[in-house]
Amino acid sequence: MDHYVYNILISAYAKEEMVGEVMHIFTKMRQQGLNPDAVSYGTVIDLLSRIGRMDDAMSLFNQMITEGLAPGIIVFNHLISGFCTCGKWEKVHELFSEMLDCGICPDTVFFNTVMDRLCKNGRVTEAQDLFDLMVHMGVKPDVCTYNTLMGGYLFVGKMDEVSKLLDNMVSIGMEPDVITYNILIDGYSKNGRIDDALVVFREMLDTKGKPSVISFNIMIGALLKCGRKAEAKDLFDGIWANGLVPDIVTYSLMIQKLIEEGSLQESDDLFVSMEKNGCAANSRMLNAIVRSLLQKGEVPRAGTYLSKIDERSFILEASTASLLTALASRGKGQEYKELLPEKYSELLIEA
DNA sequence: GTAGGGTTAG
Repeated sequence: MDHYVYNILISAYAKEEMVGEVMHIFTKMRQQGLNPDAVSYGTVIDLLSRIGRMDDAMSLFNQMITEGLAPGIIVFNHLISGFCTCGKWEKVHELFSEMLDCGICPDTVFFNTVMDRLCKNGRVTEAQDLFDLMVHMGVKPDVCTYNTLMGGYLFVGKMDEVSKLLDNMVSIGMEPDVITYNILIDGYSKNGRIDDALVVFREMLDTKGKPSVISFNIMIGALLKCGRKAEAKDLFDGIWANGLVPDIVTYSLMIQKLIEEGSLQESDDLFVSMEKNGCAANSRMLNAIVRSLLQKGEVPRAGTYLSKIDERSFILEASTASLLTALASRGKGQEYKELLPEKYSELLIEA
């Protein structure tokens, strides 16, 4: 086995966030007399940064330098991304200086990464400053850059800036992509402009190339949220005609709505047809279903879905568990005990 | 021949 094979393995496990496996392979390659190369290090550092283990990521960074490997822009970007996500901005500045000292210039991905984290924290003004800086430095913004910045302006409701950026991007010959439209649809909806969102969505259907299932999910979710269920249902039914299939988010949205309005048989049927269509429920979805059912007081039905969480060895999320505990504190613990899987009876013991 | 950034559920 050579580096290539090990790196493919590491990256496959890293994608699934299987940290134990990744570290095992990383150690094993060394035992086989093959020292990890810059790509091996880069992949592991990316994984550790993504899951917030910045101390471990930094150890590996220092270790690779000790071993005479020079970290490139990609490794710096992974670390910077991790520190941005956990809000350690002083570390971001530190690494940025270190990067410059090493003679490495920030690239488009660097700017996009930092701008995105700023935007998600509502700091769009600083993101705009970085945008101006990157242009000044001659680093070319790409579609991602524009999408990120538009998302930032949408997040804080600065709609006129969004239109300006859209015009600007078109005027320099840059084509908005599916994600641009998805960001616009989502942003318009969340700013109470759902009919503008619908206009963009319909343009996508008619002229501007294909929506993705995510476009449908965003539009369906927005319509359901403001009580326009019939239109949402029409979109749901139209997914297949666009050569797409609903995914777990689509089904989650529709099923949750059915539970909310009390159409429990229909929601069960949709769940069954979802899994028959090869879309398996995940932990997040099952937890959400259980919570909705408990909130509607549908305890036996909640029990059915709780069993599925068990069977599949998923985790009962804290918010789900606390709803069960709330049943007990309302004095209903004893009454519901027989209706729920045995495993959960301790949550129903009255305090 | 391998590693990075932007969109949807809460």
